[in-house]
Amino acid sequence: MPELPEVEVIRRDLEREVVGRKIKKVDVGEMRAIRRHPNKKHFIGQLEGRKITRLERRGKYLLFTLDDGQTLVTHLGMSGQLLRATQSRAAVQKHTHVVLTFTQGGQLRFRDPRTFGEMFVVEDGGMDAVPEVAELGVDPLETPLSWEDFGRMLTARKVKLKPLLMDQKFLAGLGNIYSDEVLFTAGLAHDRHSDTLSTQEVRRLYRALVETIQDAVKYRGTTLDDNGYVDLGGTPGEFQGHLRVYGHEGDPCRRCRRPIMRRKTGGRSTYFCEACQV
DNA sequence: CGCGTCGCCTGTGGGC
DNA sequence: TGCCCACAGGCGACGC
Repeated sequence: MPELPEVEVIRRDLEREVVGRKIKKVDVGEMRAIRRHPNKKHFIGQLEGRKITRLERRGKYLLFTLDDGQTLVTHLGMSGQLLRATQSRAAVQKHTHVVLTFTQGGQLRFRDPRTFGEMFVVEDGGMDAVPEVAELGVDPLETPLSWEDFGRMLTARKVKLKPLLMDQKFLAGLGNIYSDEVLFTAGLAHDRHSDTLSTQEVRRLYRALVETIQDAVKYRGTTLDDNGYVDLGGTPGEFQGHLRVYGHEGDPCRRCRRPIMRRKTGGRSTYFCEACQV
Protein backbone atom coordinates (compact mmCIF):
# COMPACT_ATOMS: atom_id res chain seq x y z
CA MET A 1 0.00 0.00 0.00
CA PRO A 2 2.83 2.42 0.50
CA GLU A 3 2.88 4.75 -2.49
CA LEU A 4 5.07 7.78 -3.15
CA PRO A 5 3.94 9.91 -0.17
CA GLU A 6 4.40 7.11 2.37
CA VAL A 7 7.79 6.16 0.97
CA GLU A 8 8.86 9.80 1.03
CA VAL A 9 7.87 10.14 4.70
CA ILE A 10 9.94 7.05 5.48
CA ARG A 11 12.86 8.40 3.45
CA ARG A 12 12.87 11.62 5.45
CA ASP A 13 12.72 9.68 8.71
CA LEU A 14 15.57 7.44 7.54
CA GLU A 15 17.67 10.40 6.52
CA ARG A 16 17.51 11.65 10.07
CA GLU A 17 17.74 8.28 11.80
CA VAL A 18 20.15 6.06 9.90
CA VAL A 19 22.35 8.16 7.61
CA GLY A 20 25.87 8.16 9.07
CA ARG A 21 25.32 4.88 10.88
CA LYS A 22 27.48 1.84 10.36
CA ILE A 23 25.97 -1.60 9.90
CA LYS A 24 27.50 -3.99 12.41
CA LYS A 25 25.35 -7.04 11.85
CA VAL A 26 22.66 -8.23 9.46
CA ASP A 27 20.12 -10.93 10.20
CA VAL A 28 17.88 -12.42 7.56
CA GLY A 29 14.88 -14.59 8.32
CA GLU A 30 12.81 -15.22 5.23
CA MET A 31 14.87 -15.79 2.08
CA ARG A 32 11.98 -14.46 0.00
CA ALA A 33 12.65 -10.95 1.37
CA ILE A 34 16.07 -10.96 -0.36
CA ARG A 35 15.08 -13.23 -3.27
CA ARG A 36 17.41 -11.62 -5.81
CA HIS A 37 20.41 -12.88 -3.88
CA PRO A 38 21.64 -16.46 -4.23
CA ASN A 39 21.75 -16.90 -0.44
CA LYS A 40 21.66 -15.02 2.85
CA LYS A 41 25.44 -14.93 3.19
CA HIS A 42 25.75 -13.10 -0.11
CA PHE A 43 23.36 -10.35 0.99
CA ILE A 44 24.76 -10.08 4.51
CA GLY A 45 28.37 -9.93 3.31
CA GLN A 46 27.67 -6.92 1.15
CA LEU A 47 26.20 -4.95 4.05
CA GLU A 48 28.16 -5.75 7.21
CA GLY A 49 30.77 -3.12 7.99
CA ARG A 50 29.26 -0.59 5.59
CA LYS A 51 28.15 2.89 6.52
CA ILE A 52 24.95 4.43 5.14
CA THR A 53 25.86 7.73 3.51
CA ARG A 54 22.73 8.87 1.69
CA LEU A 55 19.04 8.14 1.34
CA GLU A 56 17.17 8.65 -1.89
CA ARG A 57 13.79 7.72 -3.21
CA ARG A 58 12.78 6.98 -6.77
CA GLY A 59 9.08 6.38 -7.11
CA LYS A 60 8.29 3.72 -4.53
CA TYR A 61 11.91 2.55 -4.26
CA LEU A 62 14.18 3.55 -1.40
CA LEU A 63 17.89 3.71 -2.16
CA PHE A 64 20.39 3.51 0.70
CA THR A 65 23.80 4.58 -0.61
CA LEU A 66 26.66 2.80 1.15
CA ASP A 67 30.19 4.09 1.71
CA ASP A 68 31.65 1.66 -0.83
CA GLY A 69 29.36 2.88 -3.59
CA GLN A 70 26.92 0.01 -3.36
CA THR A 71 23.19 0.64 -2.96
CA LEU A 72 20.75 -1.15 -0.73
CA VAL A 73 17.46 -1.03 -2.62
CA THR A 74 14.21 -1.49 -0.71
CA HIS A 75 10.70 -1.84 -2.08
CA LEU A 76 7.91 -2.16 0.46
CA GLY A 77 5.42 -3.85 -1.84
CA MET A 78 1.95 -4.03 -0.32
CA SER A 79 2.62 -4.49 3.35
CA GLY A 80 6.28 -3.71 3.93
CA GLN A 81 7.39 -1.61 6.89
CA LEU A 82 10.73 -0.20 7.98
CA LEU A 83 10.84 0.16 11.72
CA ARG A 84 13.47 1.75 13.90
CA ALA A 85 14.28 0.02 17.17
CA THR A 86 16.41 2.04 19.55
CA GLN A 87 16.93 -1.01 21.72
CA SER A 88 18.05 -4.18 19.98
CA ARG A 89 16.37 -6.24 22.66
CA ALA A 90 12.97 -4.66 21.97
CA ALA A 91 10.43 -7.31 20.95
CA VAL A 92 10.65 -8.28 17.28
CA GLN A 93 7.30 -8.27 15.51
CA LYS A 94 6.07 -11.22 13.51
CA HIS A 95 7.04 -11.18 9.81
CA THR A 96 10.27 -9.31 10.45
CA HIS A 97 12.54 -10.60 7.67
CA VAL A 98 15.66 -8.45 7.80
CA VAL A 99 17.31 -6.71 10.76
CA LEU A 100 20.23 -4.30 10.43
CA THR A 101 22.02 -3.68 13.73
CA PHE A 102 24.13 -0.54 13.92
CA THR A 103 27.49 -0.23 15.68
CA GLN A 104 26.21 2.73 17.71
CA GLY A 105 23.29 0.56 18.84
CA GLY A 106 19.75 0.27 17.66
CA GLN A 107 18.32 -1.47 14.65
CA LEU A 108 16.46 -0.98 11.41
CA ARG A 109 13.93 -3.73 10.84
CA PHE A 110 12.20 -4.74 7.63
CA ARG A 111 8.85 -6.33 8.27
CA ASP A 112 6.46 -7.49 5.57
CA PRO A 113 3.55 -9.89 6.21
CA ARG A 114 2.59 -10.39 2.57
CA THR A 115 6.16 -10.56 1.30
CA PHE A 116 5.63 -8.60 -1.90
CA GLY A 117 8.37 -6.27 -0.75
CA GLU A 118 12.08 -6.98 -0.98
CA MET A 119 15.59 -5.77 -0.28
CA PHE A 120 18.62 -6.21 -2.51
CA VAL A 121 22.11 -4.78 -2.86
CA VAL A 122 23.30 -3.36 -6.18
CA GLU A 123 26.99 -2.87 -6.82
CA ASP A 124 28.47 0.51 -7.70
CA GLY A 125 27.28 1.52 -11.17
CA GLY A 126 25.07 -1.53 -11.47
CA MET A 127 21.67 0.17 -11.30
CA ASP A 128 21.30 0.16 -15.08
CA ALA A 129 21.00 -3.60 -14.85
CA VAL A 130 17.94 -3.22 -12.60
CA PRO A 131 15.18 -2.27 -15.06
CA GLU A 132 12.52 -1.72 -12.36
CA VAL A 133 14.60 1.17 -11.04
CA ALA A 134 16.48 2.26 -14.16
CA GLU A 135 13.34 2.57 -16.27
CA LEU A 136 11.25 4.48 -13.74
CA GLY A 137 9.40 7.44 -15.18
CA VAL A 138 9.18 10.99 -13.90
CA ASP A 139 9.00 11.36 -10.13
CA PRO A 140 6.44 14.11 -9.51
CA LEU A 141 8.15 15.25 -6.30
CA GLU A 142 11.74 15.18 -7.56
CA THR A 143 11.53 16.16 -11.21
CA PRO A 144 10.70 19.77 -11.97
CA LEU A 145 8.21 19.49 -14.78
CA SER A 146 6.01 22.11 -16.43
CA TRP A 147 2.39 21.28 -17.16
CA GLU A 148 3.27 21.77 -20.83
CA ASP A 149 5.89 19.00 -20.58
CA PHE A 150 3.35 16.85 -18.79
CA GLY A 151 0.82 17.51 -21.55
CA ARG A 152 3.31 16.42 -24.18
CA MET A 153 3.95 13.22 -22.24
CA LEU A 154 0.20 12.55 -22.11
CA THR A 155 -0.45 13.13 -25.81
CA ALA A 156 2.50 10.94 -26.73
CA ARG A 157 0.46 8.07 -25.31
CA LYS A 158 -3.06 7.13 -26.30
CA VAL A 159 -4.14 5.09 -23.31
CA LYS A 160 -6.57 5.28 -20.42
CA LEU A 161 -5.64 7.78 -17.73
CA LYS A 162 -5.70 5.60 -14.65
CA PRO A 163 -3.49 2.78 -15.91
CA LEU A 164 -1.16 5.44 -17.30
CA LEU A 165 -0.88 7.28 -13.98
CA MET A 166 -0.09 3.95 -12.32
CA ASP A 167 2.45 2.94 -14.96
CA GLN A 168 5.75 3.28 -13.11
CA LYS A 169 7.63 3.72 -16.36
CA PHE A 170 5.50 6.76 -17.18
CA LEU A 171 5.14 8.31 -13.73
CA ALA A 172 6.93 6.90 -10.72
CA GLY A 173 5.18 6.56 -7.41
CA LEU A 174 1.41 6.48 -7.86
CA GLY A 175 -0.64 3.45 -6.86
CA ASN A 176 -4.33 2.71 -6.66
CA ILE A 177 -5.21 5.12 -3.87
CA TYR A 178 -3.52 8.26 -5.14
CA SER A 179 -4.39 7.75 -8.80
CA ASP A 180 -8.09 7.70 -7.84
CA GLU A 181 -7.65 10.78 -5.65
CA VAL A 182 -5.74 12.69 -8.33
CA LEU A 183 -8.35 11.89 -11.00
CA PHE A 184 -11.18 12.98 -8.72
CA THR A 185 -9.47 16.26 -7.87
CA ALA A 186 -8.78 16.85 -11.55
CA GLY A 187 -12.41 16.02 -12.47
CA LEU A 188 -11.30 13.43 -14.99
CA ALA A 189 -12.66 9.92 -15.60
CA HIS A 190 -10.35 6.95 -15.09
CA ASP A 191 -11.01 5.71 -18.62
CA ARG A 192 -10.47 8.99 -20.46
CA HIS A 193 -7.79 8.59 -23.08
CA SER A 194 -4.59 10.50 -22.45
CA ASP A 195 -4.55 12.13 -25.89
CA THR A 196 -8.05 13.62 -25.61
CA LEU A 197 -7.40 16.16 -22.84
CA SER A 198 -7.88 19.87 -23.42
CA THR A 199 -5.18 22.31 -22.31
CA GLN A 200 -7.25 23.16 -19.28
CA GLU A 201 -7.71 19.51 -18.38
CA VAL A 202 -3.97 18.85 -18.65
CA ARG A 203 -3.35 21.75 -16.32
CA ARG A 204 -5.96 20.48 -13.87
CA LEU A 205 -4.50 17.00 -13.90
CA TYR A 206 -0.96 18.17 -13.33
CA ARG A 207 -2.01 20.48 -10.56
CA ALA A 208 -4.09 17.76 -8.88
CA LEU A 209 -1.13 15.39 -9.10
CA VAL A 210 1.36 17.72 -7.43
CA GLU A 211 -1.09 19.02 -4.83
CA THR A 212 -2.37 15.59 -3.82
CA ILE A 213 1.12 14.23 -3.33
CA GLN A 214 2.36 17.25 -1.42
CA ASP A 215 -0.69 17.20 0.83
CA ALA A 216 -0.32 13.49 1.51
CA VAL A 217 3.34 13.95 2.50
CA LYS A 218 2.36 16.86 4.72
CA TYR A 219 -0.11 14.60 6.54
CA ARG A 220 2.48 11.83 6.70
CA GLY A 221 0.76 9.41 4.36
CA THR A 222 -2.34 7.24 4.32
CA THR A 223 -2.91 4.51 6.90
CA LEU A 224 -6.00 2.44 6.17
CA ASP A 225 -7.83 0.27 8.68
CA ASP A 226 -5.33 -2.55 8.30
CA ASN A 227 -2.56 -0.33 9.75
CA GLY A 228 -0.39 -1.55 6.88
CA TYR A 229 1.54 1.67 6.67
CA VAL A 230 3.30 3.22 9.63
CA ASP A 231 6.36 5.47 9.75
CA LEU A 232 9.81 4.55 11.10
CA GLY A 233 8.61 5.08 14.65
CA GLY A 234 5.49 2.96 14.09
CA THR A 235 3.09 5.92 13.94
CA PRO A 236 0.24 5.87 11.38
CA GLY A 237 -0.29 8.66 8.89
CA GLU A 238 -3.25 11.03 8.81
CA PHE A 239 -4.10 11.51 5.17
CA GLN A 240 -6.80 8.81 5.24
CA GLY A 241 -9.09 11.47 6.71
CA HIS A 242 -8.51 13.56 3.60
CA LEU A 243 -9.28 10.91 0.99
CA ARG A 244 -12.22 11.99 -1.17
CA VAL A 245 -13.06 8.87 -3.14
CA TYR A 246 -10.83 5.91 -2.22
CA GLY A 247 -12.71 3.66 0.19
CA HIS A 248 -15.75 5.95 0.06
CA GLU A 249 -18.18 3.86 -2.00
CA GLY A 250 -21.72 5.08 -1.43
CA ASP A 251 -20.69 8.19 0.48
CA PRO A 252 -21.88 11.50 -0.97
CA CYS A 253 -19.42 13.14 -3.35
CA ARG A 254 -17.81 16.19 -1.76
CA ARG A 255 -18.67 18.24 -4.77
CA CYS A 256 -22.11 17.12 -5.98
CA ARG A 257 -23.42 14.86 -3.17
CA ARG A 258 -24.12 11.97 -5.54
CA PRO A 259 -22.87 8.60 -4.23
CA ILE A 260 -19.26 7.64 -4.94
CA MET A 261 -19.08 4.62 -7.21
CA ARG A 262 -16.76 1.64 -7.13
CA ARG A 263 -15.85 -0.37 -10.20
CA LYS A 264 -13.78 -3.50 -10.20
CA THR A 265 -11.31 -4.25 -12.94
CA GLY A 266 -9.14 -7.29 -12.75
CA GLY A 267 -9.59 -7.62 -9.01
CA ARG A 268 -8.77 -3.97 -8.31
CA SER A 269 -11.18 -1.26 -7.26
CA THR A 270 -11.56 2.16 -8.82
CA TYR A 271 -13.49 4.77 -6.85
CA PHE A 272 -14.95 7.78 -8.62
CA CYS A 273 -17.85 10.21 -8.96
CA GLU A 274 -19.80 9.58 -12.14
CA ALA A 275 -21.02 13.14 -12.37
CA CYS A 276 -17.87 15.11 -11.47
CA GLN A 277 -15.34 13.06 -13.40
CA VAL A 278 -15.77 13.27 -17.15
C1' DC B 1 2.48 -3.01 -28.59
C1' DG B 2 -1.54 -2.26 -25.71
C1' DC B 3 -4.36 -4.06 -22.46
C1' DG B 4 -6.71 -7.30 -19.50
C1' DT B 5 -6.04 -11.01 -16.31
C1' DC B 6 -3.61 -13.95 -13.13
C1' DG B 7 -0.50 -15.43 -9.40
C1' DC B 8 2.23 -14.36 -5.68
C1' DC B 9 1.16 -13.73 -0.35
C1' DT B 10 -1.24 -13.18 4.58
C1' DG B 11 -4.40 -10.81 7.72
C1' DT B 12 -9.02 -9.48 8.23
C1' DG B 13 -13.81 -9.67 8.38
C1' DG B 14 -18.45 -10.90 6.71
C1' DG B 15 -21.65 -14.60 6.08
C1' DC B 16 -23.45 -18.82 7.43
C1' DT C 1 -17.61 -20.43 17.90
C1' DG C 2 -15.52 -21.65 13.80
C1' DC C 3 -14.94 -22.29 9.00
C1' DC C 4 -14.68 -20.53 4.25
C1' DC C 5 -13.78 -17.25 1.15
C1' DA C 6 -13.60 -12.68 -0.78
C1' DC C 7 -10.77 -8.90 -0.52
C1' DA C 8 -6.81 -5.81 -0.13
C1' DG C 9 -3.11 -4.42 -4.58
C1' DG C 10 2.23 -3.71 -6.51
C1' DC C 11 4.18 -5.80 -10.10
C1' DG C 12 5.93 -9.17 -13.37
C1' DA C 13 4.35 -12.67 -16.53
C1' DC C 14 1.42 -14.15 -19.96
C1' DG C 15 -2.00 -14.37 -23.67
C1' DC C 16 -4.69 -12.24 -27.20
